[in-house]
Amino acid sequence: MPASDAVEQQEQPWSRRRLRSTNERLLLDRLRGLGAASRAQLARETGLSKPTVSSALASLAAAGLVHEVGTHAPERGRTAVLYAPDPAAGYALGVDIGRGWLRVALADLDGTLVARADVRNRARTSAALADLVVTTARQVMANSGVDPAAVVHGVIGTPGVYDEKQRRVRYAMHLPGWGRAGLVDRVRAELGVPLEVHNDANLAALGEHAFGVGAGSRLFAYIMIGTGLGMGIVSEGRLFTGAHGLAGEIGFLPWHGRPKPGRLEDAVSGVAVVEAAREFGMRGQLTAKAVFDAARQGHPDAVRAVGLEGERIAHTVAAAAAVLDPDLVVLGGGVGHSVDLLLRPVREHVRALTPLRPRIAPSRLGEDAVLLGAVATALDTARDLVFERRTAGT
Amino acid sequence: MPASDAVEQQEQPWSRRRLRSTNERLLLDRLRGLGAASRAQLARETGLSKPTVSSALASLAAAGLVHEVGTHAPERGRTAVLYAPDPAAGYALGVDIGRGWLRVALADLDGTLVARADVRNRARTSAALADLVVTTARQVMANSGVDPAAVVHGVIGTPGVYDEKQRRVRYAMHLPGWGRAGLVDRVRAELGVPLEVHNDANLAALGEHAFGVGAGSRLFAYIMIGTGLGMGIVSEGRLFTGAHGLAGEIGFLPWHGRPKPGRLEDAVSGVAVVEAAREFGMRGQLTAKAVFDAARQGHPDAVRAVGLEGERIAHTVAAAAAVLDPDLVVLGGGVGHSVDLLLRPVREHVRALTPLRPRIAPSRLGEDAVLLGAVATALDTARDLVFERRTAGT
DNA sequence: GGATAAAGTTAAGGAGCCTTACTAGAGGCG
DNA sequence: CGCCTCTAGTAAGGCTCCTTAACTTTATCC
Repeated sequence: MPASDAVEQQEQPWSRRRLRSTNERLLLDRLRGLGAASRAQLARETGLSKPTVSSALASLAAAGLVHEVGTHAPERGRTAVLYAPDPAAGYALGVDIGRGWLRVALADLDGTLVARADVRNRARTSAALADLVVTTARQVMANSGVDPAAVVHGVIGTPGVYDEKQRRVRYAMHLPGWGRAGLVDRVRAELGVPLEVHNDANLAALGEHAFGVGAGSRLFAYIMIGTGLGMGIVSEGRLFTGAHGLAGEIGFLPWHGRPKPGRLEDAVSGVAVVEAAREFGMRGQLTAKAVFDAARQGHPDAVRAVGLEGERIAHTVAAAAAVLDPDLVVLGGGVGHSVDLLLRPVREHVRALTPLRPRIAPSRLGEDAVLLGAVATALDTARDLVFERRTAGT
Repeated sequence: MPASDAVEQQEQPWSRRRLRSTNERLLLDRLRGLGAASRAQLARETGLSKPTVSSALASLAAAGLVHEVGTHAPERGRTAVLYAPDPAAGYALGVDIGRGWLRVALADLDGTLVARADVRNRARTSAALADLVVTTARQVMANSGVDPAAVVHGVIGTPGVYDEKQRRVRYAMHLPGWGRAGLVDRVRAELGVPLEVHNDANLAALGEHAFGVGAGSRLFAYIMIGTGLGMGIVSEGRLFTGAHGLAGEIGFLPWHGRPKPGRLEDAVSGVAVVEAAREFGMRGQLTAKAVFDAARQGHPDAVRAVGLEGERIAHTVAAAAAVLDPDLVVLGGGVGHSVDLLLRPVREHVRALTPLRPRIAPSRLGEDAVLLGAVATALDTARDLVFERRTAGT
């Protein structure tokens, strides 16, 4: 993990080589924030001297991480040569393995998507699913025209938690066979790309932080309500995982309400909406979407069911707020389409349940949150890797 | 805060001066971990060369942060000179302002307490309380024989949350008048020691992490049950504060149980135990302690009241576990004396409420948790400060 | 066209680290 | 007893990389 790497590196002594490398990294990061800048500007902003900036930038350019990108004429004086990070110095792969859809995207180091594919996930066996992931990813890489060797890192989002020791995904109840050991290793081997696996709710949270409504938040929680119930927590821009990677598994929250005590997951997920609607008197082939649509039309039983769902979500939000004190709670997942109906009742019930007032907002990325979160996470690592390898490569 | 300082410093460029300083810091920290070590040993452990270690250690010794402390004869070869951090290079002050007691302790940089005072807090006005803190702290410093100028930092623990902008403590309902603006500034001015103010449950958690049962935990929650209800969360050795410093304010958790829905704080705190016992039929002048004592004697109404309390605490633990995924939950505060009665029912109820299995343990520090947490926190900053000032001083 | 201002380069100097080679001291062994 | 070995610590020299200061280049303004 990048985080632990950083900690280890801090424990290492600071020889001159590290000093140079750190300064190059500082310049590269600053350049990413600024987009493009001249050497003089970088010298002013970083506090480094102009000669140092010149030489460090030259070595970054020699490694292909940075290139001239134009000029800028100041009010008066010599025109400046602008430098910017080279987005093509590496690529990152993001994969969202959902129950209904498999999504794959490839992004350059700037975070711009260069290729993407969304295919229905009809796989019924673990082997079929692994194959589908491999072929789709290969197709995306081929479509992009990017050299596969330039794809330096990938992140897969999936329900459940990846167990490094057993080399398998656990608790992924809604994906048949996906829990088998060694599957991820197989995908990694066939693609030839280093892969990490993360929980989908966590990635969705990171996605909203990087590209969506969570930008700038100190601490926010992304609540993913759909087939299951999950929460991702992003604190100071980094994922809060808990001691065993199970933080935010709010499906396990105790639930003392109607219709019966039990686990919150059973009371909030999509199935529960259907159950509630049926209990209130609705008939026929029901899906969560159908109930929400009916409520939007004013069907009284559906409205009651949606109201109950809002109350339950509010309970979740209130519990998370009391423990975590977020400044923002994002509602996403399968209910994303129905946030228009839920937002007001959730806000009202939260107000009644707790004096804490986190901002409650709908997901901005919708269905893409997990995929974009995977891309963002892969990008983080890819940027590190590309920098680390700048000397080793050729 | 030290954390934000560290982040800012990482943004600064790495000139040689910083390099030297970082290496000196590395040596000092390693020395603290080892207790005492020779120059050759430090060179091996840090990866620095022997001459570098010698020169850095010499400059640390010149600054008074480190001194020779003995010799060590290896199996064969020249005897080594051992160096160790000088504990007297600075002192840290910890203060626990509780409803019943005011506790003050002074520790050297090794973390050894050199003086301490516990006095009853009978102050009924804010001015009286501020005076009591000042006089008690002065007395402790005098008793220790330490030069007041050597006390480089202090931390005060109190119920509620300190608001930096308004310069006052908020939500401290159980301390009359303590919420007035400027009180802390007054104490700081009269003592001449830089002071931070933190929530008592948070400090207790840090105390258990530094000196108690939380040592080595990746993520643990300290639940403080007494006059109020609070929780401190320590993640990777650092406090998890939330977006507004209100993380762990589990008094705000919604509570759907008997006797009536409402806030958890009202259902779990000491008062609630008395209320429950009275409802179950107990008579007379009751305190929480009296109820627990009666239960220990086998009084049936008291046993039922304690059982209910256990159930409520279990609810708290289960909620915290589902959101945070801690590997350890510590029970402390006023109920510390009664953990023998509560531990088993809490564990059993948690088992029934959630599949998550955090270790549940009683506080090891008991009444001293807040005070020791304040000392530990002040020590962290004091060590930084002493190091920063090593060149400026004299 | 000269003054001014900003970007960028060159040259000199210095801080700090490492390597190598040495001295210092302690014990083992013939 | 003298020599060898092993470890601690010091000294000298060299290397890397940063900074300062002066200088060149290129633009605008008057």
